[in-house]
Amino acid sequence: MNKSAQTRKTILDEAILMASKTGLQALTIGKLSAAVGMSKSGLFAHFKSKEQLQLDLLKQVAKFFKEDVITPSMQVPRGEARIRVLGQNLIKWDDSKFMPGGCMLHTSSIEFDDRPGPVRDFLVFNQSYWIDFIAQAASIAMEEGHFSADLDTQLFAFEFHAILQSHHFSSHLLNDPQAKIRAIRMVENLIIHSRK
Amino acid sequence: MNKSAQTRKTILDEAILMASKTGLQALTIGKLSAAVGMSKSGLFAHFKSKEQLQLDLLKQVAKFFKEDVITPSMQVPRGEARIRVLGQNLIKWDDSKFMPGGCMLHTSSIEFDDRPGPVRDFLVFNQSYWIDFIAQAASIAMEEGHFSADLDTQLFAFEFHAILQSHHFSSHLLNDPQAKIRAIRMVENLIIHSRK
DNA sequence: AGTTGAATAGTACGACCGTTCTTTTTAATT
DNA sequence: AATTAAAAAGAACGGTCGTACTATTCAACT
Repeated sequence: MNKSAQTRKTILDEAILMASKTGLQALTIGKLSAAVGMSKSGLFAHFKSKEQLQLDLLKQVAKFFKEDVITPSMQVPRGEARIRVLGQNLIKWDDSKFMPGGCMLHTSSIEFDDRPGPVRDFLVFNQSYWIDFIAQAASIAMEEGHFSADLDTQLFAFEFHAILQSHHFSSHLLNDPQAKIRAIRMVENLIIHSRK
Repeated sequence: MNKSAQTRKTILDEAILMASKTGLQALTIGKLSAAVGMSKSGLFAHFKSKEQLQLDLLKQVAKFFKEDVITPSMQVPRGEARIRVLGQNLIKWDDSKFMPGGCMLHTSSIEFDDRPGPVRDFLVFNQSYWIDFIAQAASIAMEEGHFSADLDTQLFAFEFHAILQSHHFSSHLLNDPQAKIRAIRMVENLIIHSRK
C-alpha cells in the first residue's frame, strides 16, 4: 500500500470515529488534522475539498457495510434464515466500535436529507440500494415458501429498515440496555408476521 | 403580547423553518438574524447564548407537538381508535409546513444523541415521555379489550415510534410519494398484530 | 545514490462564528 | 408629554472555518 493510501486510511478511520459522534458537518479539517497529528494543509491535499472528504468518508463506511452486513448474508441459506442473519448483523453493525456514534449512513441520511448536493445524492443512492436489497431478500423468502405469497416486499423492506432506526434511537439517545434485545424481537416479530 | 415576546416568536418561527432543513448546529445567529431582518446582537440579546436558542427552539417545537399530536388524541375514544388517530396525526406532524425538514424532535435527537449537554438532556426527557405516552395508550387499549392481554406495551411504543422514523426516511431522504400511505399501512399492521 | 515527483508543512486569506460592550432607538409607564 | 426601562443596532473581539499558494521534506524509481 502506498504511503498516500496508508495515511488516507488513517485519516478516514479517525474521521469516521469523530463524525459518527458529531455528525458530518461538524467534522472540521482543523480538528481532524489535529487528531491524526498532521497539518491542515497536508490533510486537505488528500481530498481537495471538505465535500470530497465527506463523500470519501461515506463511501468508506458503505464499503464496510457491504463487508459486514451484505456479503456475509449471502453465505446464509436463502429465505427466512438470511433475513434473520441480516437483522442480527445490522444490529451488530449499529454497535460497531469504529463508529461509536452508530451507523453513519443512517445519521448522515437525516443530516443531509434536506441539503441538496453530492452527499445527499450518494446517500439516496446507497439507501435506495439497501431498501431494494432487503425487498429482494424478502422476495427470495417468498420464493422459498417461507413468507406469504402476498407479502408486500417493499413494505417489508421499510419495516425492516425501521428496526435499525429504532435500535439507534434506543441505543444512542436513550442509552437503553434493552435496545439490542428489543431490536432482535422486532426482527422476529416482522418475520413471524410475514409468514404465510 | 409584549414587543419582546412578539419578536421572540418571529425569531423562533424562522429558526424552526431554517433549522428543520439544516439541523440545529448549522443554524447560525448571523444567518438567522439576516432572515428575520434584524441585527446579530439584537437577536442574540433574546437568548444570551446559542445553546439557549437551541433549547428554546426545541421547547417551542415540543409545545407544538403537544398541541398537534398529544392533546387532540385525548378527545378520541380510548383504545384502538386513539392509537390510530395518534398515528395519523404523527404522520401529519412530520409533514407540517412550519418544519419543512420534518420533525425536529426526531432529527435533533439523532444530531445530538452523542453530544452530552442540556440540548441532549431535553431531547432524552422529551422522547422518553413520548415513548411512555405511547406505551400508556397501548396499555389503555389493552384495558379496553382491543389489544391482546399479553402485549408488550414498551415494545409496541418503540415499534410505533419507528413508524415516524421510517416515514421521515421515505419522505425526506427518498422523496417517496408513497411515504404517507406506507406509514398509514404500518400503523394498521401494528394495530392488527396487537389485537388479541 | 541521485533524481524526481509526490506528500506534507507553513503561512496567509477572507469569511463567518459566538459573544461582549457601548450607543441609539423604541416601547411602556407615569 | 416626559421619564424610564427595554429592545435593537453598531462595532469590535478572538477564534476557527475552508481553501490557496509556496516551500520543504520524504518516498519511489532510475
